[in-house]
Amino acid sequence: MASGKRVTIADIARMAGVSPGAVSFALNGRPGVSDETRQRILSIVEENHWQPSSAARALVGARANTVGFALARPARSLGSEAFFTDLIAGIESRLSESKVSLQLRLVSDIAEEMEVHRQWRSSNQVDGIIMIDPRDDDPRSDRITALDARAVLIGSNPSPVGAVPSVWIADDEVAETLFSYLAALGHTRITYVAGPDDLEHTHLRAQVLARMASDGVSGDVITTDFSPARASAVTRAQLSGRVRPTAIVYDNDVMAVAGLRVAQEMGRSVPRDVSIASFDDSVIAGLINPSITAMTRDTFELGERAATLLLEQIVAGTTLPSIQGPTPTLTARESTAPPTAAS
Amino acid sequence: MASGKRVTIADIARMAGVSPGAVSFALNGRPGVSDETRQRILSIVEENHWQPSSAARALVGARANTVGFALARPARSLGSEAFFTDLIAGIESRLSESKVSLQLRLVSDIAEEMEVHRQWRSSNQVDGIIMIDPRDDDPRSDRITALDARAVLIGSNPSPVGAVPSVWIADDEVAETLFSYLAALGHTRITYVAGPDDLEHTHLRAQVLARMASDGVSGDVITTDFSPARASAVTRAQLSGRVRPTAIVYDNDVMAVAGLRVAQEMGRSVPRDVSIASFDDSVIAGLINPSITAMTRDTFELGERAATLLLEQIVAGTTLPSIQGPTPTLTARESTAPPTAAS
DNA sequence: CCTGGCCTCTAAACCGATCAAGTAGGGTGA
DNA sequence: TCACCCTACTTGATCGGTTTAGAGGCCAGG
Repeated sequence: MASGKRVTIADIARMAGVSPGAVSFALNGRPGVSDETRQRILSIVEENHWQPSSAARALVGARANTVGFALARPARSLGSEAFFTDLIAGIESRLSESKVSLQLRLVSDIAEEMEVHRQWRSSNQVDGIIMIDPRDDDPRSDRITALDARAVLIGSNPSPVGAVPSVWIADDEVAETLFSYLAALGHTRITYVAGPDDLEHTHLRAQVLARMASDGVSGDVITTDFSPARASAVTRAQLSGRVRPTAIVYDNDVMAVAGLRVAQEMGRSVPRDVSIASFDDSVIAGLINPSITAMTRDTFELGERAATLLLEQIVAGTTLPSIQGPTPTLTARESTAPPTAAS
Repeated sequence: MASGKRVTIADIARMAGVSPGAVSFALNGRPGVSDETRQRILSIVEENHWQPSSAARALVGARANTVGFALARPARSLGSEAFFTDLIAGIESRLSESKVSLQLRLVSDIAEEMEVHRQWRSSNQVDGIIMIDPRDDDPRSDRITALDARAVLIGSNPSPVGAVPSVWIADDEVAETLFSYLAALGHTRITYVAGPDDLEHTHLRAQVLARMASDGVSGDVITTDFSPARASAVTRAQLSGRVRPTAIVYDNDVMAVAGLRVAQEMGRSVPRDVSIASFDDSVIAGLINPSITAMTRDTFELGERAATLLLEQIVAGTTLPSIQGPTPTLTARESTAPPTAAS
């Protein structure tokens, strides 16, 4: 009871007058002990606050009850900060139901991420791995297969069979929803201020915009590093051009706020002179003046679903098919309106 | 090289023609092997990509090379989201220099947080623990002492000797800086929209404001749950009162943005009719229109310092004294100005 | 030539769980 | 009465490291 040395299975066994093996059977619900003995052992375990040693379990190859999430961060490919926090919260909330904990690691690039995966795997530290932010020609999936690890990828597409399954947001639908809404409002010149070129969703969204040419919408795609400084510069250039967009769509809320400010500084009224929207919502997007139209996604639930798929795979011991994540919805706010004839 | 079974110390020993014990000595830089043998062993280790099994190490009570951070989140006591992300990034960046990883766990309350601490400690999963958000009468410090664990507390005060040392931000100085600035601009009626009552820094900041009564500044403190909805309501009430504040200071940037919007909706111009400031800075605070005056703190560095103190304690095996964190500085922006005579 | 001490290395116990193989004791059928 | 089976356990190997005690070999001092 008092502090001191840890209570081991051997201590429990001694108190119950049985062997350590019997205690192990009782704890893991395996046959080989009578119900009476099992109850006695379990109550002794309870009284003495016995906790399994995760190290010892990992050593014999049992579950670690931990999943790993290595995050290649400097690329800022996560978009806004709130996304990250909500995602983690969603993952954690599902994991903790199953008494599984999350091991989070920030790494500088994909190479380091894969190195971390190898370490985790080789010392049985994690039962599964969460990955995010798929690239064109992503090397991670093959590596995971080589390690024979369970994993999920949070992405924009269902993975090909055999690869690491994904929880995917239909990014083309998302783009379709937002761009169509703007088109329906009457916008014909739309600029999309995107993220880096090597992210999957950048392409998907750009393609959707390109397809709308047939509806008489001319689109312009400009890639950035997600920084507000770039967003400001791009916005300034767009609003100074000879042919100006009537609507600008940003990949995340921080860039949208930066763009909004530039528009206001240049004397353009939002949404009268130019409409502004974001592919990423946040508390702030709804609070500023004017509030910003955005695609709202339930990031928390996305995390939950990813965790669920991963846990199911761990239990099943196999790779399961990809599943779709929660579909983002359009939250129309004050920053969008039909273009005025003058503009 | 190929996948398959893991390379163990026994494999290395066989290849080097020595015993496993000798390999262990060589790897850990302990005396007992000749330099020649040590070199030979190390190069074999290198060639064969041997990696220590953290499970096996933990089992014998060696370093886990992991530190734990359990976060009681629902109270939203972390303030804005960016704070959290930056802090983690700072911690991680220092830890990864020492090849230490961070185990992050989100929990629902302090009781669960302490339970997690116990588990971590009892199975040697972590070498140290990071805590944040000190309460009045915090039970965690005693528990950590009972567990004989190394820990740091990120807080507003140097800890009493014997307790868990802290990396502290001088919150009274921070409050002094911001309130004095407003007073110097000529504000005499300042409202402070604070966080929950049981957080240490709420008191500290409120006390500073109270002391300014001697300088002819009348202060009003209103506690909230950090939600933007409460911030809006409070702001609306304040700006509708008979005696209206000339400046409103919020505990974080989200609340400040909410307050700003309410002021604008009520037809008050910021900063002409009322000044607004925040105790917490963020990218957004600098981007919106008008940009918001805030206390900028180097959260990344705060995380780094906390990690450094923790690592030093782990190496030393003892508790070290508290250290001061980076001092926040005032970033004056557009949302503050001298009050106009009319207001 | 013997003793002692140092250096380098080996052997074996140990950490705390899991699990396959083995055993004691009671019951059953022929 | 004996063979046999079943239940309810125990024994001991195992995972991959660390660590202590001790074994040889070599050299110096007396």
